[in-house]
Amino acid sequence: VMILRSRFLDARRKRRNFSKQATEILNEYFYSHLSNPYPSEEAKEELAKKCSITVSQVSNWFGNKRIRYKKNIGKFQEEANLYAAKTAVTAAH
Amino acid sequence: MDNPAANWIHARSTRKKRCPYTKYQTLELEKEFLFNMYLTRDRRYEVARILNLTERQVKIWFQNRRMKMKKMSKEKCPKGD
DNA sequence: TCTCTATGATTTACGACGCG
DNA sequence: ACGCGTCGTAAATCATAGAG
Repeated sequence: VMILRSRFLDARRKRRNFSKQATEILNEYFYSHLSNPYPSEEAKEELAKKCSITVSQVSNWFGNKRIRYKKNIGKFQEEANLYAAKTAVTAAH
Repeated sequence: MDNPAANWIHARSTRKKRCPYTKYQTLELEKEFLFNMYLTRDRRYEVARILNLTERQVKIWFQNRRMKMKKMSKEKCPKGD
């Protein structure tokens, strides 16, 4: 009982980085909505499903991404260009 | 260009910087929360005085704590815990 | 193997809005 | 109008996975 409880409380310590594919999906959304990177609850649920993570994890990811991007846009420029090009190609067909 | 698209957010200029509470403060707040999730005005005054926090900080701590509890019960066991 | 930094999660503090 | 409620978030900080 206490073991199960502490397992949740310690979740932060047992985290794993998200899969490459999940990060890819999240970044695609972020950079294709750069003018307003605030997914709705429904969009979060869809992203969560596609990434096989929870809605809270999607919220955490966007919260961290927005602040870290804003704090150092330069550092993310290469990444931004990469995803901008990717979505441009996708949009072309 | 389609630069930083930096429209988003609110550069909260006059916001108080986040100040992590001490272990003692957190422990006492948790104990109080265990006793009752909602604070009466008198209780809030006492807790704030004892922990050297403002009443506003105590009020907000309880609001946040309730949201945390809600999040935990939602994500943990969908059954009921 | 051993540092560190990038990353996911949690903690304070509000703004916006709801209700009695 | 007041005052406290929730909800979603910013920003700082924590903990450590894991890249070098």
